[in-house]
Amino acid sequence: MSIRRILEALSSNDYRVTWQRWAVAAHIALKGDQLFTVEELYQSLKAHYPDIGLTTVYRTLDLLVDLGVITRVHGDDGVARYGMRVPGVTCAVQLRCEVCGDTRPLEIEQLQPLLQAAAAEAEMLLTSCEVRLDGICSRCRRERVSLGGAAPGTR
Amino acid sequence: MSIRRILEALSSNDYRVTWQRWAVAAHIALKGDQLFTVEELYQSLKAHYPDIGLTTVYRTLDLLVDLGVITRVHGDDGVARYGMRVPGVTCAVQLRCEVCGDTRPLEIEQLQPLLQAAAAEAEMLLTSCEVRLDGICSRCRRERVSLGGAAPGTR
DNA sequence: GTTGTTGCAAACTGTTTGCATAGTA
DNA sequence: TACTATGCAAACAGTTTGCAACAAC
Repeated sequence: MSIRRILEALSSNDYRVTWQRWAVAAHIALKGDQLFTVEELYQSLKAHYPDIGLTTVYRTLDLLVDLGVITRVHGDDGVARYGMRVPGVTCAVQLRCEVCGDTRPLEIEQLQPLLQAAAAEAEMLLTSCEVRLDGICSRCRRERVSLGGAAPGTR
Repeated sequence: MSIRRILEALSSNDYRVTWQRWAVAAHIALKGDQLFTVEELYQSLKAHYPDIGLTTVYRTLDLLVDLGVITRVHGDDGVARYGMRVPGVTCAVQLRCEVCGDTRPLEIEQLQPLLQAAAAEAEMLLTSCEVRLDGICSRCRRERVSLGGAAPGTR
């Protein structure tokens, strides 16, 4: 269960487990694989713990993001959404140059929660994902291709 | 060249081409495939057109997003970033259930600019991309698998 | 007892809106 | 001319911060 993972992440990093943090952890776990806004979490928390403060929720979520147990994305509306980070699901991004064929892995921080949210919306429980980006790397662009289009600085 | 595409999108949709909109279009084109914040664009605009207003920049960008010529993403900081939408590059997302094998396409609005930004940061000129999401669809979950983990509503 | 944590209120930042003025088609 | 677009200032929403009171270890 995920609430334990959160609490362990806290205590094993020498953070104190207050009842507020416990409550936040519990309610995050309740959300399952669903993303939630701070306001949503705060409302559902306040229903059970009227004394909890909004600031604490913000701070706890920040902390958990730093600890790597949850992730943060910003939706179209610019509002932050959080969700449990599923450890099993990794989004492997492959960056491949279609000229020289050079392929290398790439880390995109925001990608996993975005895909996870999209999958959740389609009622799909995500287990793995794979992204392949094809393009032309800088070296090949310099060596072979004249860029075309607008050249910044040309005005 | 992209500035023409922007201006045509405006006039063909019965929007007036003011000098402000022209200026915004020109400076968007200058940014190339780079994402930019409103503030960045505004600063570079103000250098050439001191009389332009921040509100107008916001409104023009909103308009261009609606018209589909540029896209908006929100970075880690929650600040909106805009960029030309490259018409040739489409991000095909395939959603596949690994139990029943059912595969269907999925549209993820925010995905393209995100990948494009990541590619740009790696100095890669993106030409195409492909995303495959594997998971378990809702039907298969109901029929075969007992969910495991936290069941929302169980408390 | 010490040090980290909380909650309030106030500050902040990016974005949106109301309204009178100016400019386009 | 008719009606859209602009710019200012003020409102707004989400998030962050300072600080005194409090609680975990």
